[in-house]
Amino acid sequence: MTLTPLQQEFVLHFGEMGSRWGINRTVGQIYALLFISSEPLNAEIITDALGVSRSNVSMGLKELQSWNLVRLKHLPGDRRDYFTTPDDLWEIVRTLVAERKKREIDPTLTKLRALELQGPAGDDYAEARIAELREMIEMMTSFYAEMEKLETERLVKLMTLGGRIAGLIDKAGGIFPALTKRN
Amino acid sequence: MTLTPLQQEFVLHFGEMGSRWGINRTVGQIYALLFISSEPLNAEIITDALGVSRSNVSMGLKELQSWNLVRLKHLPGDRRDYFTTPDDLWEIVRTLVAERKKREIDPTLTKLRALELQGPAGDDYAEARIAELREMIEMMTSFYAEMEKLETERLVKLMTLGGRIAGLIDKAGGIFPALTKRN
DNA sequence: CCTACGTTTCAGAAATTTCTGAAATCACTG
DNA sequence: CAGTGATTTCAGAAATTTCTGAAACGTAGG
Repeated sequence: MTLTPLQQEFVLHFGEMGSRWGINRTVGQIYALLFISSEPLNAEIITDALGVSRSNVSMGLKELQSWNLVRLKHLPGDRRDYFTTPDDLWEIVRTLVAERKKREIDPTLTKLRALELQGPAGDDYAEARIAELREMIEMMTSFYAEMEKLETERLVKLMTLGGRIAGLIDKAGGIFPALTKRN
Repeated sequence: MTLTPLQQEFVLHFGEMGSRWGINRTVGQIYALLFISSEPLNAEIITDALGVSRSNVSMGLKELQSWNLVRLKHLPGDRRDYFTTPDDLWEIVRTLVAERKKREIDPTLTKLRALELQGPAGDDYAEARIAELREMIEMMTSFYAEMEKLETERLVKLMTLGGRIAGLIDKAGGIFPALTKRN
């Protein structure tokens, strides 16, 4: 398969961004290719569209599967594996956020809790700082859990509220007293 | 400087996580060390606390500065540079999110816009997908811009609303009709 | 239970990133 | 404006990650 210039550029961009996103170039390219392809693709097609080795594609697909970012499909009368990305972008974003949280946040939260359990270590500042960090992460993860539960429609509505968000928060019956100052 | 076991573990953990967070081990360790130190530290102290080369510390500090994650301080009568992390965790999180957005999202948004400007490329599906992706990123970044404006108190209040969030969204005068279904 | 087709594994090669020590640069002080 | 102490730069070394080709593995059909 030969890529159109548009596909080519898109795929190469995702490859370059890969390193910033914590995946390697090939994985980024494979994902990009699947993302802009209307039909499911098999490893063979991907290999020759990207010009990388077959085994590299195999490993890349495996990694994408471990991220839950691709869906495996089977075409009738063809025993090769075909892959796609979900049609729904929101689903993709949800998955991405969930996986990043799992890899980048959860291990640290676990670690912080373990450090606290080890008990006083005679370093009040460090202990306080660790406790504070853990509390912040807990607050953010429980907020994330709430957002995660929201239906896409509500999420969209929240995201498009614009400047009305502040007022809305204030209106919510409050644990906290009225706010008037900025930042 | 010798680290206490608690500091030691904390620092090593951040070093290991570094690769998942898009920074290298030394940068992670330097940051962790500054984070749990009550007093500002200079490069010399960091070097010997971490057991890495002086130049590595210099580069790490430079990188942390490029991320706006550390503050430079000068002690009277001492011309060495001392570094700290902000006391306010919220400030740290804000910086982190802003920088990651800048590095991980903005370049892609720019790229997607450029691809669209290149005009029809005879690949309707890819074009539609790219447009859709750009729109989603735009929605999320403008939402982010709103959140960014919120004072910390309001942010905390929002994050601690728990299950009341959905109701609150619904109460906001609505572009969208009533929601009853789940996800 | 072969055969043909497809996928995965894996050891080494290639590429990239990180780290170091030495030299260069900078800037304050006397 | 020389001397000293601090910091940065940079080329090569070391470590790590990515990629490849060959071999192993799995499985459906004959």
